[in-house]
Amino acid sequence: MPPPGAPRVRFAPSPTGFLHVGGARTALFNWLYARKTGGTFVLRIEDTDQARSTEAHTQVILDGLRWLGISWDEGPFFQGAEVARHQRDADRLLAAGQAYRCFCTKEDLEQQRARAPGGAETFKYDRRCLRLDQAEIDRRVAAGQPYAIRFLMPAEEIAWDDAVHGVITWHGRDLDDLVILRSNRTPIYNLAVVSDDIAMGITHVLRGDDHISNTPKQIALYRALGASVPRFGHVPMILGPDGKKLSKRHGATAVGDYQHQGILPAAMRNFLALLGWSPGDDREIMTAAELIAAFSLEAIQKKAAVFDFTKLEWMNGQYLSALPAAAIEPLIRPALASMGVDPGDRPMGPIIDAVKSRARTVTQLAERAAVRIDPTRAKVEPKGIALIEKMGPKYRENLGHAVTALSPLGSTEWTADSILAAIKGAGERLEIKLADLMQPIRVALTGDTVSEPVNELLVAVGRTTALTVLERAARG
RNA sequence: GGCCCCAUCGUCUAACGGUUAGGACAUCACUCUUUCAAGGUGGUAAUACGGGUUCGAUUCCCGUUGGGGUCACCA
Repeated sequence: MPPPGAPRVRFAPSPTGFLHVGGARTALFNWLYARKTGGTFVLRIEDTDQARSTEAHTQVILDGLRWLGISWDEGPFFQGAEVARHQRDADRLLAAGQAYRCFCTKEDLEQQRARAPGGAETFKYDRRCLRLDQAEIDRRVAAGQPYAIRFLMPAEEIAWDDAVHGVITWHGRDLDDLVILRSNRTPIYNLAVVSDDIAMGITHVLRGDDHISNTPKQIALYRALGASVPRFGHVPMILGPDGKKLSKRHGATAVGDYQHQGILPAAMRNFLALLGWSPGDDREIMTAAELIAAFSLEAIQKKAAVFDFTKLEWMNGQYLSALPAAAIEPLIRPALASMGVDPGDRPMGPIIDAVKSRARTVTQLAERAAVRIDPTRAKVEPKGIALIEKMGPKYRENLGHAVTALSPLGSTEWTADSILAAIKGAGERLEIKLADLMQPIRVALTGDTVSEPVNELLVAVGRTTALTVLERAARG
């Protein structure tokens, strides 16, 4: 049981089909705050837009949160289930004179907007329906003319002490009389959110910066509804490398994308936590418990942050290297299977240990393990091609020397030590630089110029396979 | 355009009036390996600009510039 007076926070995504990294970070901050304060984290799905919302879309979001280890205490609740309350709240405001019937149709409004003197962007509803006399309103209602319910925005100052920005001040006169209930009696977002947050007893609303302009409208609604206003905190946006709001055209924006690219959930969570927040010291790699202990709203950055995928990969590599081979094996098994590589009963431990410190993603690690199991699937990387071109005929020639030096080793002598000795011996005898002997083997076996030490690579691949592949490569 | 928000290395950030402006990613060099990486060590690199306030401004105030968000019977 949370202590009395503990915060109640919520994450309220709309089910659009994927969990955006920005949304994931917002969820993470809410979760960290709830865990830090002993508060409650509520999950609510904003499915008011029935056309776009599906069960499957909701599932994707839940899966994404679970994957990141973000657990919720209540919910998921569905906004769509609460339209009766939304209507009641709208009707209450109407009865109290804090809202009014608007008979303008969508088409009317479009025309009014088009004729706005300063252009459509400056359009503000002119309250023509507010000026209708009661008899006229009664007549239209009696005639069954449809109407929306429009909130009467008070011309007063609306300010709040934002948890990340400090005091932000707006004026009601700059705000439009927003529609809160459509003519088909379904609620509009700003009403639904306020109504739900009141009903759920939400004390802190932590959400993206892009909601700042909704906040004064919502505060006005809280006041009209006679409810206490929660604490608001607006976390900065996440930008793409070009400084624009992160979107599809920047590549991967959904947490599912990163999952499929072989990012570990702990690394993703750690990285996201450090985007727009910092513990105040030099720590970077932090466990969930450490993040919770260090978290505070005050330390959230005001400035938008660029999503740096390279740093995410680096961080993922750190987590990968720290993981024992036994923990990595189940992660790469499915990837190997989908590549059609069957390790049989070969122990995977040594292969994983050989490649894990050099890999940055699970996918990369799986590919490199696969090549060690079956060298024929190695595809030559650009760096490998460069090396082959640079060495010219020497490439195959030296591979030939390597085969000659290695062939005499029997299967019991196929160890890292004796392989190294054999290659070194050949190098000295033929007066070839060791690197010129080693790198071709590396490229022939893996297609890449990066691997564990070559002698260990040869052991990992195994005598028979290694010699077969090398001979073939030497012949061209 | 109106309203609002923001401004420290290329990127993520630390410094809550006094620091040689710190760390991390990336980058460069060196170093280990008679092999590639990883690792280790070191280097390059920032307070947008202009005014104030102050003995002293990255830090407080104002302006300029630049960037961003938002202006629906979408969420």
